[in-house]
Amino acid sequence: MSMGDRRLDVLRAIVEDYVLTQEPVGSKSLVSRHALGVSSATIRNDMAFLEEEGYIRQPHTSAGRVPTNKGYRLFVDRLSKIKPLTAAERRAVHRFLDEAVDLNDVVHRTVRLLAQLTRQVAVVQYPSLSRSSVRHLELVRLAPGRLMLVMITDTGRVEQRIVDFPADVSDEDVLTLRSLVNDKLVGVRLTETPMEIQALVDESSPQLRPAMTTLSTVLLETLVERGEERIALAGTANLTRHALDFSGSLRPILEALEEEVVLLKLLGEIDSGATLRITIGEENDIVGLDGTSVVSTGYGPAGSVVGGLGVVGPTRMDYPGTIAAVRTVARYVSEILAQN
Amino acid sequence: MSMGDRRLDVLRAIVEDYVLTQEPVGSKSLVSRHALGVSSATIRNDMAFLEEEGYIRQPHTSAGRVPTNKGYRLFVDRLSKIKPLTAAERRAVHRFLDEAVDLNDVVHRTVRLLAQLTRQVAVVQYPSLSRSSVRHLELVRLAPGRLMLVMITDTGRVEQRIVDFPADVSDEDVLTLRSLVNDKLVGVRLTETPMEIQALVDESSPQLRPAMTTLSTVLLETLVERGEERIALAGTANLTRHALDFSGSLRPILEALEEEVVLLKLLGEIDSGATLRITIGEENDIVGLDGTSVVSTGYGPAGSVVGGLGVVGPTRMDYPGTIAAVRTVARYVSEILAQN
DNA sequence: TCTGGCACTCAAAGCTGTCGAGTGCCAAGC
DNA sequence: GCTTGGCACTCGACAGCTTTGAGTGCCAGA
Repeated sequence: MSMGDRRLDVLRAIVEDYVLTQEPVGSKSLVSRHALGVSSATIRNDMAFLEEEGYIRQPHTSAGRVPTNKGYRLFVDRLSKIKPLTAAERRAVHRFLDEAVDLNDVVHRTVRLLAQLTRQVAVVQYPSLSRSSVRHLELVRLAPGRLMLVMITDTGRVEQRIVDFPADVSDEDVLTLRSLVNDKLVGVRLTETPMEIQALVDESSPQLRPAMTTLSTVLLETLVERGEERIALAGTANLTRHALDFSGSLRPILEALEEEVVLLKLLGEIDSGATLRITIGEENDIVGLDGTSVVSTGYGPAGSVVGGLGVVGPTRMDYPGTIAAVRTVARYVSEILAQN
Repeated sequence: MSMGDRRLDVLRAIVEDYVLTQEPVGSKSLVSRHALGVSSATIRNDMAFLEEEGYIRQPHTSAGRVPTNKGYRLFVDRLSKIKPLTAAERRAVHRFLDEAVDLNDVVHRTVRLLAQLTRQVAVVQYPSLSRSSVRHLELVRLAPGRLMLVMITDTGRVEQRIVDFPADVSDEDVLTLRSLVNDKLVGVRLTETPMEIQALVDESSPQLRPAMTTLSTVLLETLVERGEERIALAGTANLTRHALDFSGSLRPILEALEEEVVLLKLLGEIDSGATLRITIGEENDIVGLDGTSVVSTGYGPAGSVVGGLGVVGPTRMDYPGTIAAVRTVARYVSEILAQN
């Protein structure tokens, strides 16, 4: 006996009903809500089969069936129908994001929008420095021997860092340093700056050498080693909607969401491109985050990928709706970034 | 019959026990845990009095007593004994904050530290722009007719904004604009920039007038109107420790904590100075945040106040411990800011 | 003013029985 | 050979009941 079409239909119906009602679904109610064309007894047989194959399970005898992670996986891979955003929703996306005035604003608005659309927790990574290149470096003198280094990237990020020099640096030297580093580094991918920075030190005049050495150390630290990824988060209040799904306690989830490293891992490897990624339950192997699914994708101007964004929710989530929202928002954010 | 010393002792004991055990405290257990020198019957009389005066109440007949907000108020105002941080905790504060490399880092570390020390939700406001003055303004050309304006304040904040000009601006003009705005605005309190900005426009040469007008609009918008306050938050997971206190649902609290405006209101008016503020229950009149108390204070270098920081928790919180933590952290952050 | 004693109250916890949604299995039907 | 209606069975949820025990208020006596 094999997996016929009807059985797939049954699985789809189970997932859809369960996501909607949050209650185990039984054979009778399934028949009454979906035009499956067969009786509940037949459905029961199908359900027995699906259970044997590991797609659904019974929380306890004499309860309805609930999809397993394997069941959700099959659902998202083969069964779910695309559920595009309504026109009103799409208009809202555009209107809301169009008002953004700078990168911070874009990210901030995006994450809130995503949380609102999906009624779940939204996560947006700022454009990754490793995916950006230098657009401008600025040195501002704060005090004798102390400068502030400001870096602007092509993705719109602005990073700053205080640099303490062993000896004072004259205004003139500041100007020289600035033009030297700008000449050398502007347009360079951040991942490729280390050798350029080394060259800067090597080529600098004996007089400027000490200052340039200090500066280069900080440049390396800030731009490369520190791997400064930033993340915005919104919609944690939505977790309470599904408190029951999380075996009662939100603690582990809230804790995980406060860890930048965990969030980055959740969003997944940027390198996997602009494709949409879905992890279900333990597929993300983060303790405390079994029981959650993640729908994420990359975004970036003109087909490139500079960062990730996504949604975190209970495994029992409305996958088609979430997928549509994530995809639409990512696309539009990419467009906006392309304009800048 | 009046409020004698013993009755105050009884109230103090009730608050302390309740905070510790999270359960209504009865006369017997009170006598057994504290050396009050009288019998439980006497305590019962005292409790009856305290209840009549509104300091404590019974959740239901035949249950122990629980402090009311009025009771907590009396406790924090007159009864609580200072409970300084342990030496180890103080060392941890210093060590952890000393490693910060810039303002973002300071704020980030502070908020996490505070959350960890108090095991509650911590909130830290970035130095308020309205309390800062301009240290440097930078104009960077991104594209024809499009500049990025970067502002650095004396408090270490760096704000940026994209400016679109109707016509292109030559490199030379960019330099002129930059020195004009810097000459006029550096050192000026942000609250006082509007007239200076107006003067800039009035005094500018006919040739530069259009560009300067555009620039001044954005300056006004960014620096003044937008009132760009930033806030860092940490420790939301700690809310789950007290889920029961919040009538079961964390929703309203999580929602409130996502609203910047609400957080700012919670931290209180900066103008009230560096004194420690405590609001108990409905004293902060924010819907959904009755049931929470806030301990907050201002911070800033050299006795000034540039921002606020604090802790949000259930009314039934360890006030003495929280107060000590907030005060210590605020002091040390202020010191660090003074160094920069 | 304090104390011990006593009757009273009531939430929490445990126990029982009923209800009903859901199941598996089977013999009959298409 | 799949599908179907029927039937006995299971078991969580719920409501109602009792018991338990911590806690109270009041009172008479020290």
